[in-house]
Amino acid sequence: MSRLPEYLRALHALAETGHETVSSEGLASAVGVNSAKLRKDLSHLGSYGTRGVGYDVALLIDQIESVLGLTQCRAVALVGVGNLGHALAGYDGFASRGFRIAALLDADPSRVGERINGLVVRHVDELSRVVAEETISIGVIATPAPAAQAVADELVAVGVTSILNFAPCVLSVPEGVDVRKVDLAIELQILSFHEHRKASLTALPATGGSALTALPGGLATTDTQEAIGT
Amino acid sequence: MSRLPEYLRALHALAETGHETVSSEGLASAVGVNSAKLRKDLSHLGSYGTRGVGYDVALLIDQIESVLGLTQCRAVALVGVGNLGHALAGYDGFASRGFRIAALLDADPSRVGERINGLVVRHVDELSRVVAEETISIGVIATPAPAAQAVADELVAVGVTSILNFAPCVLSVPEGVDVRKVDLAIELQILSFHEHRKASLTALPATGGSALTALPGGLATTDTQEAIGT
DNA sequence: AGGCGCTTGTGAAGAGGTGCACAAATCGCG
DNA sequence: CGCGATTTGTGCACCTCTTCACAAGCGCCT
Repeated sequence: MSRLPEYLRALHALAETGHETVSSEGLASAVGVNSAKLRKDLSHLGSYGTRGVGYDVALLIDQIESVLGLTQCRAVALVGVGNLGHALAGYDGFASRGFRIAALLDADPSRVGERINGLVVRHVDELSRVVAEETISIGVIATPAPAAQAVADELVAVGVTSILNFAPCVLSVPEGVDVRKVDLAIELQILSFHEHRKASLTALPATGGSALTALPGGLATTDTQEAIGT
Repeated sequence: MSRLPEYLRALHALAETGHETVSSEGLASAVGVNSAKLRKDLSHLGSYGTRGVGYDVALLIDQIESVLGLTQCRAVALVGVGNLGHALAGYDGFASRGFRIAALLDADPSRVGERINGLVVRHVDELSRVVAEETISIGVIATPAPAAQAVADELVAVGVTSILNFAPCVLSVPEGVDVRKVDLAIELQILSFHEHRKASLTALPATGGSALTALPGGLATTDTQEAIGT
């Protein structure tokens, strides 16, 4: 599930503060989910906690990392060293969680040769050579939208089967290739919607505003974290 | 729904290429969803297409933007001008979609005064003054994880009710405040999991590898776009 | 050794999203 | 004016995810 990485992060935090075991309740509240859901998730792993005690933190970390395939450090290739790509190249959150940026690529010749974080930007045409040098398991696309599909095609052509796409567009890829997308503007638009909904509700508490804002329970927007603790 | 922004993006692309109307089928394939789902989504808006013809692109854009509250340009305050914050400040995808970065804030005095994209970085203590100057509707947190909760508390204190959190941690906020989070490392970890699963399946097609990889249909990871077209 | 409290693992019920298939409605053409 | 082609809107069945509630198991204390 997509929640496993969140559990993992919380577990690492617990391990650093010296906890040896966690109850499902404790871990669940740290992540912000229902404890039953967490237990069910963990039971799918086949991982065993001990009843009456809880889960062994270190053991659980190993189990989850094993399932996520994080036992080995994965090399990622980053294509597009513009504004966003530059930030990603320098983001230390990757290295600290088992990912190594192995190559920086860009189509712009004026960017080729630039040095970022000890890595030299190479031309995107060298992609196949880069993949030959290192075992690239994930490709990250941080190009403008018009270039994204072509880059994706090239990545697929050289054997990359997992792509993280930051370009605001839909990618067409053959079966067997996984694509996840992150669109920063979409996140803002969803917040804007909530903002708009809240404004309507407070302004027109009786009528409820438009049809949408009056829907029972509002609209479900996945991944929205709402009202945890105080 | 969280799909509305994606529809909106596709619609803008269609409008630019001169289309005046779209069928649900056409728009659905452009976004990569089922046409029935799209029709149901749009029907929730109360927005009417005309049977036998399709949807009026311009009208639909207006409808969706109205629902999302994008009729007015929303001002966002960005806290944390590190690697990621720097990129976000320079990201032009915000302005082009109705968001204006109205303020840059950071706790590091050495960063205060820096000029990014025509905006001067101010100290985070000035937050209340910034909010007084402009109507900030969304706060973006791009600080390191340890500082995120404090920043969130301050944002809430000055009246911000929508927060986009890039820090890898769970935020506690009072009811009525919406938080969305984007964790770049989590996205990579999910891809890593798929990579790992695919590797196990090809290596051990008979046994199916671990218990997890043998689950029927694999594990559901929301937002994963898989095998669209060729 | 036995009982008690605590926690896991899981069956079952509930809720929500998804997709199919079809009726209703609209346009264009003869 | 009427008919057929086309497309929306939606009832229905299915399926997954979520949540509750409880039995089973483990450790500790007496």
